[in-house]
Amino acid sequence: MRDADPVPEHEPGLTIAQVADRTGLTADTLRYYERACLIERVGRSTGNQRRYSAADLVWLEFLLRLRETGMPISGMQRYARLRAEGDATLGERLTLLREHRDDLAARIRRLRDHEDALHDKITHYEGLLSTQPGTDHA
Amino acid sequence: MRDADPVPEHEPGLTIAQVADRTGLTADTLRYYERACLIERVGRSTGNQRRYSAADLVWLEFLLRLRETGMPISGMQRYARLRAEGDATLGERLTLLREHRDDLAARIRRLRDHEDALHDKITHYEGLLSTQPGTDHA
DNA sequence: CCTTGACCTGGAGCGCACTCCAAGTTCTAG
DNA sequence: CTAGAACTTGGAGTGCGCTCCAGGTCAAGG
Repeated sequence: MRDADPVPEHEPGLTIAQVADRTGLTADTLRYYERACLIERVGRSTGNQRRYSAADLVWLEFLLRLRETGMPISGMQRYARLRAEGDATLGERLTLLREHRDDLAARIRRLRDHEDALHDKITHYEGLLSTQPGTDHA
Repeated sequence: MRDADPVPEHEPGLTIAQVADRTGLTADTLRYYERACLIERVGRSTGNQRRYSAADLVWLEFLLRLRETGMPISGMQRYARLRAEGDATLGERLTLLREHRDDLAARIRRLRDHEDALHDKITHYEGLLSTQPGTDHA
């Protein structure tokens, strides 16, 4: 009686270079993320080389989303730890996610204000330039 | 016949601590910004202590806007250098500003996509939790 | 006079998120 | 079987943006 194998041998998975290609991360960063426990230990080939499963890829893409929205490594570590603990932590993860989304929404609002202010300044400069278009030495 | 003094003696200006208070930067960061040529050399009191003018404050606030919108120090240095060169560089500064604004707009769009995706994931989690609300050991 | 506290300078140190390296192993094409 | 590319590990190094520190100056209060 075997356990249900999530990554059966007939599905070898992707090498680290292939995953680097698909995610835009470097192989070094992928190894770093594994060391930092952002991803659980990735499966290995018989020769001890990493073989990433489709599930690994999905998780990596989620991590990248967290990263691009400004979550620090430590925050992703907390989330990853909860995830590793299973369904019992769904509520906690939901809380983290909501906090992060609210944070993000606030940041986006601030950025939009800044965008408007930059736009105004640009318009002001354009006005200056059309009146006195540079040191015109013609 | 005196030069038009931009910071006359009867307007002593703000101390570094006061500027730190108003901007949210630390005194150390304000000195660092001056060393990095993000701000031109600030006026000094007779005892060689910094006295910030109103114009310094306006410029600092603009720098903070650039910083909060993701411009690195090196980018702010480029902008500050052009500004120091005077009106002849208005066109160049305008170009930098437009590039930065466009960049920012693109980043905001990406963030909004991420926000939507997070929202969807949150909704999904909420569905899971309402069906099976945690390991209910009642 | 002396103390206290805010300020000055140049330079060292820090936390973050990678990024690179050396030395050794494994995979694959010919 | 062999060459060389790709991979492994632990650990050191990097760039950014501050942040802290030592040792000194200056102004005000008691």
